[in-house]
Amino acid sequence: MTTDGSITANLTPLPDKVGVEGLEDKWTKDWEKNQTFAFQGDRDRKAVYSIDTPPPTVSGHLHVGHVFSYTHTDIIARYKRMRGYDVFYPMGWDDNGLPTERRVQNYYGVRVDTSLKYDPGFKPPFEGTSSKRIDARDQVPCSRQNFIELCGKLSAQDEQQFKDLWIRLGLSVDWKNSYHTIGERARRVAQKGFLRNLARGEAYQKEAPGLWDVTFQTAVAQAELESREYPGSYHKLAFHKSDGSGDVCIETTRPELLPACVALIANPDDGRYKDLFGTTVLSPLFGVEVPVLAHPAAEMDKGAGIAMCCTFGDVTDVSWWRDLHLPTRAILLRNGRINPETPDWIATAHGREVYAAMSGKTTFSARKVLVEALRESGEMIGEPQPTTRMTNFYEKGDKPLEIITSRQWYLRNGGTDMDLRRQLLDRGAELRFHPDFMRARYGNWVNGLNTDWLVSRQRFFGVPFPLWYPVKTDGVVDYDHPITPSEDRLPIDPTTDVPEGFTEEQRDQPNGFTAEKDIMDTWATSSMTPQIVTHWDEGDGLFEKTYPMDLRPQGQDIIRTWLFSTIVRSHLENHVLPWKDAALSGWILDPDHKKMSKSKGNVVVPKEPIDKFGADAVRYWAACARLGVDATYDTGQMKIGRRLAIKLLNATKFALGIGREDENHHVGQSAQGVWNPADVTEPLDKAAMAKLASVVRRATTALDEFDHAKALNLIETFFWEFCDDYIELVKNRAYGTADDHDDVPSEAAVASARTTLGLGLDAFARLFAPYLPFATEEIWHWMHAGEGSVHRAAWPDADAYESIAADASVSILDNAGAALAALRKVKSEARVSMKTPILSVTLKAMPQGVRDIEAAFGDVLQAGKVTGEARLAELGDEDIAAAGIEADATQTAYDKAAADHLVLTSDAELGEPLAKKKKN
RNA sequence: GGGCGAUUAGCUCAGCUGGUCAGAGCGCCACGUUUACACCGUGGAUGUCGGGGGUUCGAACCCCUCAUCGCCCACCA
Repeated sequence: MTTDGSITANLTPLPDKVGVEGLEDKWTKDWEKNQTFAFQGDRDRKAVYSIDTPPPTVSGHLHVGHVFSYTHTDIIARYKRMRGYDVFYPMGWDDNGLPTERRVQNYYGVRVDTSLKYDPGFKPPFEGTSSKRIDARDQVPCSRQNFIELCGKLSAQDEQQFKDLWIRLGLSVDWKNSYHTIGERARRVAQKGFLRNLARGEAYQKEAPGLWDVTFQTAVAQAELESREYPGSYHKLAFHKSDGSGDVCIETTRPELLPACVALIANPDDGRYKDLFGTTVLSPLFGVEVPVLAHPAAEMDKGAGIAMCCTFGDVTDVSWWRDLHLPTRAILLRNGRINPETPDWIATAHGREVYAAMSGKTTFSARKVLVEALRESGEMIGEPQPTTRMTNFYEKGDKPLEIITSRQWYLRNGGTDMDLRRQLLDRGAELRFHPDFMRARYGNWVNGLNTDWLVSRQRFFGVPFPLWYPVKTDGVVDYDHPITPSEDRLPIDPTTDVPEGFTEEQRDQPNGFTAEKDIMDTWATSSMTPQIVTHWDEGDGLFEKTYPMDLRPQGQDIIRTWLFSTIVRSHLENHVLPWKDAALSGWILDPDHKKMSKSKGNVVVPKEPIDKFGADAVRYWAACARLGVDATYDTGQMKIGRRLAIKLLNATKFALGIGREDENHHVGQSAQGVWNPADVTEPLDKAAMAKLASVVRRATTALDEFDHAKALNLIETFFWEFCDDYIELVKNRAYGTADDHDDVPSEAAVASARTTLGLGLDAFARLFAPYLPFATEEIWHWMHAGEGSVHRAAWPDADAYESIAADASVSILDNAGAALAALRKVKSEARVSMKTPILSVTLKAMPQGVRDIEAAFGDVLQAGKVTGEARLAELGDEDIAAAGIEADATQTAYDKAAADHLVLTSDAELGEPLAKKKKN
């Protein structure tokens, strides 16, 4: 659009019959060929809009939820592009972490062994040709580097599925900017980020009890916890007072931890146990002497009011153990089994016998052994009472977490440092959440942190810590003095790379070095996606043009992980918020309002609806849902989207087709090949432009506020009004004919209608472009062949339409439309064809309505096929009352307003219906 | 237990700072092959705005309270 609002147009042949089929294929190829969505990168930060796209888990399954949230992002990307931004819209693939590790293990029959060297000629035993699951024992060990290579190979296939879907859906991603979370750049950024954290003291290691998953045999972070209901039983056990004066009974759901008991704890104010504080008791079965102590965290109304503290049954035990300086008596191994070696603190023969019976067993089996022994000894009071309690699980695990002492790396995230916490809360306040109420989840989470971020995992596949440790002369590893590589070597794998100043022969030797074998939490990499995609610290200039980024779209379920951890990293590394806006999408619910998830088996594969309704239609369904609002999977909504796309094609074909035979009034081809705003002279046409200006203005505001659904609703509503009322009203005038009427419209009036139709449909192509990229591209090329893509065209400018409208009132369109509807109603109620002429009629409206209808009277009469006398009169009070509009004195202003667009007819006289064709 | 959100027509959902605020589409009923569209058009019917209080001239909207549903966090003796 030029500054005066004129729009050039080139005509191409129009199809006889339009349809949405085939558009996706056609335009996808065109966009690829012309690199329509390529990031240009030649302008400064202000002219760039950068998006931190969520990398989908490639080993996961596609479902319509993906389509939903990625469509929301794409709408914004396309909108910003039309607003003139150079849109930086990369795509990542998440192939780092446990899901991929498991998939690669099973697919190729391999597992990582960090003691192995990289073997360039390594061939996996399987290629996924066998459907048989490979037993873990038969998996062939390979080096981490070989595993990463296999992962890359397999991910490439999985990615292709996602990429195909994204392309089919019309995501305007720049495919040249894609990344892998296990790829070289991601590993380098994650390692560099960590080394910087380490240098600044933000990363530290600590030997401490922590939550541990016995299945995966790794520590897990607070952010990966999930509370689930878990069945258990209360066991009432009798401890014996050391002075022989009787028993103290406690209740526990973990009797198998009895050998790990280090104290009994009660509340200092609990009168029942006051006298016992400072004394000792002997544990049942094992006869281990433990103190009875007071601690305020003990709750009087829980269980017996006195608890046994074991090392470690739960996090409360840990805090008691720490606060009261209790000894450590761990009996649980990392694999979740009871240590086979009988601990030396169990002295009695009977105790050692019982322990021997439970040693080496899982906690579940050990509990059975112990309960039986307690029954026999009579030290269990009554039978176990079944109960259900909430227990912490690793989100990917199916056994309750245990607490195991281990050396782990932590990253400060405000969990222990209140000053940092405040800073991070401030960052949260600075970020614009869409919708805003999602902000509460951020604050909720940050305020609830109780530890720093545990970033080390005892897994094999992932980004390794870029660390070695010195081995002392006596062969002991000196963890306190980690050896780091220089940054220019990154990424490295310490299990195969050698630290500067050492040789490979010194690996694991006295006076040599040893590798840190742990890998980083997958979020330790994902938290740096902004730095990864913007080429942080690479010196190629991209970072300065794209960072801090503009938008982070993501799911609401990962606010505590991805969103929070990204803020942590950016805050620590770049001292800035990583993006201005965060857009949170809701869930997809199935038609029964259940959340769609693989485990529920109610997942819809996205290909189905796209095949059936078309990509534009599926996008329409997604676009109808606001951010943060759960949406029902609704094929009915997709049908409406499909209908909208078809309507858009038809309406445009019609408007462009009018006057094609007429050389002088070719729509879009005036002498200068433009739709010239000066040609819009008729009041009705100006009113349509006025309405368009208002819709553009409001839709633009809505999109600026990330309310794509509201913008769509505004555009769509006006589009249907434009079709049903405006086009119907001006149809005859645009044709320049007057079959049923004496007055042939003037050339100026014809040009006014045609120009308005052209300007209007041009505007709709642009307005719908972010939503229906395929249909709009199609019609765009009917109008603007050779001018490139609608997706690189300018977003409509409300001011330009407003100046075309000049002083015309929007209400002319409203009232002329209402008058046409009133005339249609006459025919509809008489059950005759809309073609039936009206011989005479009186139209009644409010005073403004009368003026408005008068301004478009010719069009109204033409469209209504009024051939005879038409009278225009003001509505009387009795008419208004008859229409059911109350005229209460105190509310006159508002009820009169309700009558503003009320148009009634009276004394209508219908002509002969045109001869009906006989039904065959 | 703490927090966030939702509850409007049979269905899916809009409804902004309290006054165009009882709305849209689907579905339903009736009519109509009209030179863009039968993948259609036109017209119509449909609601104690979850319940109960309160504030106000006026409440779907603000306040209190209860209920139901969903989610987040905490709850492991």
